[in-house]
Amino acid sequence: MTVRTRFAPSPTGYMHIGNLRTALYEYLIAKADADGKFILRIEDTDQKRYVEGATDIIYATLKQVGMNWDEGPDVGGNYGPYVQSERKPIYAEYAHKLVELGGAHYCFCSKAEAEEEKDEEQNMKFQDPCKRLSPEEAKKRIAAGEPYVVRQTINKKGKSKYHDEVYGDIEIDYDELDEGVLLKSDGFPTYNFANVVDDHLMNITHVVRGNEYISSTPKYNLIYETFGWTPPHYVHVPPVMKDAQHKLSKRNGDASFQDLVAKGYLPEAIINYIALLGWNPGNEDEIFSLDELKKVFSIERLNRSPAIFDIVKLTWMNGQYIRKLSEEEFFAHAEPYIRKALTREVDIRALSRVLQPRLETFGAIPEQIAFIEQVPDYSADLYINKKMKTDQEISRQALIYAAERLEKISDWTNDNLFAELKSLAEEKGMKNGQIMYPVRIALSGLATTPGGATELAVILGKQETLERIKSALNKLG
RNA sequence: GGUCCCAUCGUCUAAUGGUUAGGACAUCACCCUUUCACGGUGGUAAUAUGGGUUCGAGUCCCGUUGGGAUCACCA
Repeated sequence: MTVRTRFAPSPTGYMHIGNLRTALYEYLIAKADADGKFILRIEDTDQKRYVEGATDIIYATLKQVGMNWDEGPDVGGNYGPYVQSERKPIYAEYAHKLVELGGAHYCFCSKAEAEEEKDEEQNMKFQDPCKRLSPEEAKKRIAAGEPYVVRQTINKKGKSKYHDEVYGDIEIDYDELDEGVLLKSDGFPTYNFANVVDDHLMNITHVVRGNEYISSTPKYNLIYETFGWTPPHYVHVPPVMKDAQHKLSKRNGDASFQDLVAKGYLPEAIINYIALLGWNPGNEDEIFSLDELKKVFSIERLNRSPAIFDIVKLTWMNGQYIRKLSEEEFFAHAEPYIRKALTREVDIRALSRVLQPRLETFGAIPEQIAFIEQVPDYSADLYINKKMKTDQEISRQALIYAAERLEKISDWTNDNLFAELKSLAEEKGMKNGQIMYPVRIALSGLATTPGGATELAVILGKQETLERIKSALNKLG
């Protein structure tokens, strides 16, 4: 049997990391099978929560990370429609059928009435009086136009059992199960019904979802059973956490995929990182492309406990991906950030080369290169460096020598500048650092810079380099 | 509150019942170096807790503690 998985988001906002990870696992489970299919289904049965543009974000995100779906609203497929609001008649049909089969009943109670009767603290469940209505009576009231819902009927006693691929065997008493609403009074199904009907009709073989569904899964199995359908394999996964107590959530504005990309994280790095949040390959490898993940992923190595999202490790991993980029690719990514931060004309190719090995996110670029725009106010004490054996007087002398020498240079390349300054140090009987360090400070005004003295000089160009040395001499003068 | 689930360094995690409890991030030190990084080497750091079973328990069983989920006409 070919594996079929589905990613079934509800279009209620942006894609958060936990959501994307679920999609990734679904994708990988499907793609572990040569003919496996990954299906996209939009669960928009709650019109109140629908957010305009949310489906576009879902499409864009999946495309950006390369998780292409085989069937879905836009690409079609043999099991459509793939948007639940377009499947309304299907749910109604099956809901009425389920009533006939005894798996559900019509209920005329208002929401308030149902609410009133139960008490969570006292562990009292809603006892639906409508359960006792005869079919004829119920039909009569429906015909009379009375609003109703279809509510699940649970008469079974004892323990329900099912197997979960991650958590093992799960046992829950039927008494714990709620007779929930399956078809709302507006004619839309709830998740509890729609996902069962759709997963069956779409031939889904593996259902991957958050572990908050572990305890309601027996209810879904009851529906499968009543219809005589075979339930899918269940793969419940633990949540991705913000900290030890809280899940990552849309509501708190926690890290979304879009946010991370906007901050200069690469989609490949994000995918790689979240794959490892709750799964591991069984060896010590950590860097995986999506294609590599397809080869090594296995359900057996999925974890049972929640994982805290650690932006620091993601940042490190992003740095690894940045370093693997070709010079061209890196430049393409970095250029917009660089241009946005600079008005001055500089050699941005040279700047880009210097940036690549020391950047972890593209978002850090503006901060790193602000000195190019303008030398910050700095103390002359910066010229004192024990390790470089410099102080203000040595630095002043070094800058005078350097300015003289640089003035005469026309081949303004890093190799040449470095060679020239090195030989200058030799001539004057100074250490390399005694020339390089003061020049770097003069050009940047910073203790920490991307690149050394001559690299900065190349980026800034000859004229600006000489001007900065001159004003540094004024400061030391 | 009932029920279900979870528990190894700060974080992500590895460990057929037998390892000096391993790796990665972070952190610290050192090396490399014209700075900062990158890279390299090394260090600090964990089996929540109490019982059992066993020659032997991170691993199996029970209790305790802590955390999470669920009990919607949300998904």
